[in-house]
Parts: sequence; C-alpha cells; structure tokens
Amino acid sequence: MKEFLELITEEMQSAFEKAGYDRDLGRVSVSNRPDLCEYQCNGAMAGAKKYGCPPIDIANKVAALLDGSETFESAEAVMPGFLNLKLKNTFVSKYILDMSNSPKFGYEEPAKKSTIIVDYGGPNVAKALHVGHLRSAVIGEAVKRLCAYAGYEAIGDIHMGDWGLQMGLVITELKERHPELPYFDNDHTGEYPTESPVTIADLGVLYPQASEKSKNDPAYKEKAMEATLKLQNGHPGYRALWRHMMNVSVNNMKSIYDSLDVHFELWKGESDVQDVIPEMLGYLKKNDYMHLSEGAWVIDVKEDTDTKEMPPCIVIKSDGASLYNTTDLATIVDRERNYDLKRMIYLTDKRQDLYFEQVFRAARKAKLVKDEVELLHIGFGTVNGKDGHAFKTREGGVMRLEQLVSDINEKTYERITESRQMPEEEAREIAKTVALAAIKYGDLSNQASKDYIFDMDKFTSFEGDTGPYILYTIVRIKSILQRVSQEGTDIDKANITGCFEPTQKALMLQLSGFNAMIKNAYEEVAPNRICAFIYEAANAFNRFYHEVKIATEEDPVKKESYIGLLKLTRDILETCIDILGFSAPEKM
RNA sequence: GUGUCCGUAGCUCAGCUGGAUAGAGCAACGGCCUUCUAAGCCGUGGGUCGGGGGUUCGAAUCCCUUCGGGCACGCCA
Repeated sequence: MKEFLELITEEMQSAFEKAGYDRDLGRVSVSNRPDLCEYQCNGAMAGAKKYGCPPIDIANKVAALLDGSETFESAEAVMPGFLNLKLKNTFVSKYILDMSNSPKFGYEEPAKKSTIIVDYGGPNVAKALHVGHLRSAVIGEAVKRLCAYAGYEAIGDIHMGDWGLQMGLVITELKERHPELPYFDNDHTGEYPTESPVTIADLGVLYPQASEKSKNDPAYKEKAMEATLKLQNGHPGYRALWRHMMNVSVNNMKSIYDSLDVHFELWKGESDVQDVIPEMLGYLKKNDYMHLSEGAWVIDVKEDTDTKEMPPCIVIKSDGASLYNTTDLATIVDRERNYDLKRMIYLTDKRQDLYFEQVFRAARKAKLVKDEVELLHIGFGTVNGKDGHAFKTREGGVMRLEQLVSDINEKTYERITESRQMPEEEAREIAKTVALAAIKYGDLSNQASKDYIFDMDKFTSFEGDTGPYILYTIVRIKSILQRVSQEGTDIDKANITGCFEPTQKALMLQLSGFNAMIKNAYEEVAPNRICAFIYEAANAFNRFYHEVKIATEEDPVKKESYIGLLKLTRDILETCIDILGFSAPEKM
C-alpha cells in the first residue's frame, strides 16, 4: 500500500501542477497546529520567490482547485500562505479498512529478501553480565526484529569475547589458587575431568581478582598474557579448561538472556574465526593492503578528505598476537562468504565509534566486503544512575543484570498486588511481563546514542510514557473485545464501516502512519520511532475510549466500526511491541 | 591539541528533510469512577531552546563563533 502521506501529497502535487506551479511544492505534512487542521502544506511559501508573487496567491489558487476533492474535506489558504487541510472521513476510513485487510498493515517488503546480521550482546566469557550489557541486548534484539519485520532475513549473532586476555587472566588466577588441578600439569596424559572445576559464581570472583592484580603487578599480567597465548596456540589443559568455562558461562548467559526475551541465532565468538585468520592475513599481505608499522601489521585507513587524525587499523600486534580487530575483520570475511548480505549492524558502546570506523574502512579498502553491503555501527550511550554517573548498586558495586531484572520484577509484583486482587502465581507471571516492558520500553524510547538515566522508581511507577502504559492500553482493548464477544458479537467479522467521531478519526489518522513509520525506523535503525508511534497511538486510543462507549453502542454500524478499529489498534500495538521485544498479558 | 556527541520546563526527554502560539511524561495544583480496567481521561501553572553573530519571508532545526559538559584518539575491547 502507498503511504498515507504519499497519497495526500500526490493529490496536492497535481493541484499545484494544475495551477501552473512546480509539483515538488505540494509536499504535505502532519499539522503542527492540530487546533487549525489535520495536515498542512507549506509549498506556497517556498514557491513565492520563484514565481514572484505573494505566497497567499499561490495558496488561494491551489485551494480553489481542491474544492470538491474526494480526499479533502477542506483546503484553506491562510496567511501568509499556509494550506490548512482536513480530510474526508470516508477517505480516512477507507484507507484504514484497506490497512486492516493488507498484510503487515500495508507495509511493503523489499523485493529481495537479503540478509542482515545484527551483532549484539557481546558479552565476555568469564565476566558477569551487568547493566552495561543491557542496552546492547535490548536495542540489538529490537533492531534485529525490526529488520525481520521490514522484510529481511535477520540474524542475531551474540559475538562473545571468548578468546582474549580475560581468558588468560582467569586461567592464571585459577592456577594460583589451585595449582594441583590437572589442567596445569604439563605431564598430564589422558582425559580431563568432565565436570567443570569452576562454577559461574567462581568465575564471578576469579575475573575481578585477576583483573585487579594484573593492573598492579606487571609480572602477573605477563603470566596472564602468556596463558592467553598458550590457550590460543592449543595448550591441551588450557583448552579443556576453556571449554569448561565456555559451557558454564554460556549456560548462564542463556538463562539471563532468556529472562529478557533476547535470543540469538548464532552463538559465535572470536574463537570461531581462528581458522579464517591465517588465510585472511595472507590475502592482505599479498595484495599489499597491509604493511609493517612500528613492528605491527596495519592497514592505513586515512583518507585525503579527513580533517581528523585517523590512526591505522592494527591487524597484528608487534608481538605477533592477534586482537579484536583481527577477529572482527575475519568475522566480516566469514559472513561475506556465508550470506547474501544487505547490512551488518554492530551494537556497542559509542566509545567504540572510532574503532568501528577504522575496521569498516579497512574492510572496504581491502575489499573484504562487497561495496553495496552497508556496515553500520550503532553506538549507544552509557547507563547512568540518577546522579548522572555510571549506574551502581546502592552499595556502590556494579549492578548485575540478574539482580536488576529481579529487583524490577519484585517492585512490579508489589505494584500489582497493591491495586489488584489475583492469585500470587498469576501476579508473579504478570509482573514478569510488565517488568520486561518497563525495562525495554524505558531503554528503547530514548535515542540509542544518548546516555540514559536508569531510574528504578521511574521505571516502576508506570504512569505516562512507559511500557506498562502501552500494555495497559492493549489490555483494555482486549478486555472490551472479550466482553463484546461474550455478548454475542462475532468479532472476526467486524469491519471498519466508517468514521463517526473526532477521537475515532484522530486514532485512525495516527494508525495510518504505520507503514511509513516502519520504513523510517528500519532505515534509520531507530526503535525509538516505534515507541513514539505507539505512545501516540495509545494516547489516541485512550481519548477515544473515554469519549465513546463501545460495548453499549446501539447503532450496529457504528459499533461494528468501533470494534473493527479496536482490533486494528490492538494488532498494530501488539505487532509493534513484539518488534520491540516484549508482549502484553491478557489482563493486568 | 585533533575529532566527535551533547546543552530545550524544577527533573527525564521528544521535536522527522527550517514554517504558524516550542511539545510529552514526572513532580505541583484542580476536576472525572452506580456504565467497556482510574496503571486512565480532562484542565491550570511552568521554557531568554547555553550565549553571540549570520543565511532566510520564517531558525530549537542550516552556517560561523563562543562558553559549558561527555567521550575517543596504534598495539584494550
């Protein structure tokens, strides 16, 4: 289906053309003065200079041509040259009816279903998941689902940090504490134990300890780097230990990500591309994309047009070791081979902006990706506490992700039991659903690139522009539909038959922007657009709800139309929150 | 130093390719539940859009400059 604004714009453009002006002037936009009109066109003012006459003359001429239009109820020329537009109810309800009968509410998918890889999550094995991982998970999941809805094969890759110094650190620390373990016995022969020597709780202690020590003790750090290298070179004991830690860690990650309704199609990590690296390095050397600089192998990525300093992309360190850049480039090679790519989207902290620019430039320069593949880095801001500094627990420690989720679940449960009577089990279940909406909407409704304040009280207050408000609206709709259905109306057959009330029209006009919103959110990789859209839609619905008694409406035509609109509103809202990565309960 | 992002109501934030009186939410105050969930709806108060120039018929939005803040700047990720 054509976008609603496109349809109106086309009609306006032909009017401009008929009046003897440039078509392009006929662009229509949503009114910024809802008290005066629904839509507006400002083209007359833009054209005044070109045609050497007052804008109001142009506007008047165009407005006269729109008299008797099937689309516009009224088109009024107003000083200095605005065209104020109101739409015919029949035109609006027709479009909404078409929407409700079209796949994806009139959003049109691209002809070709190519693949988009979304690289998010990015946890480190052996390190606990904390608030810092929340945004990547939440935004990444939403972006992935958005790409899928927009008509692409969307693949989420968790891309774990499983091959770096942190592994060496943990191994070193474990060795200090338990040198008797067989993994550290170089003369060990035969199998290693099947049971992991460390639990997830152990890892939570070992890593911070080791990290702290290595900062203050160069000899310790040296040992850790050595251990890292040994692991990477295939030391059997370290490899066995590494597999144990991977298992323990991955299981833990899965359960936490599950609780956030975040799921990955690929559980790849740095270690997975180790066999791609030598080949890639050979290619880079052979084609002179890479050269030695200060002992390291680098790809120059500076461009003549740069006004800023642009350090080269280091592919191999001067000590011969690989690093994150190496595995990232190798991962690009690997993906390029295996998929028909449209985009690769990386979600990380925005502090990595420059890093990704280097990697992307290096990949392009060395032709590791086809030119048409878009490489995008979505850098998001820091999660801060109310004080504006990095979010900490009350005790000043790092907030673990599990802790944060369970805190919000608990607060939500309290909130529910305060105002509703229901069995505990049901309340717990609903609390989980509502809490997830609170967390995710709270994050996604902000622009990704901005830092945002994680305010527990705000997130559990559930008033105004929040996830629970959206859920509440959906639950209300479901509740009415259920009642009407129980009273004998066949809901499935209810169609939008027309538009009768101002608030009903306002809701329709809001919903009509769905396909344009999806397209825009996809192109800009901006889930916050979806949040803004559903918030407006929920507002429009709630106003309608308060104005019109739906279940008791006596005119059957009106009632059917209301029910049709209710269904559409519910479906669109649920589609949107599904893209955002949460869902609505049946009641709350 | 170079680059980059940001500065909008007491607080947290919208403001899409420049358009009419700058919008929400929270907080404050005042209304609305014998009728579809009051986690809602309606209303009131509150802003030199950091400052200063410029472009334009018209600027929170574009350009310059200045102040204040965040972040990044070759072997970390």
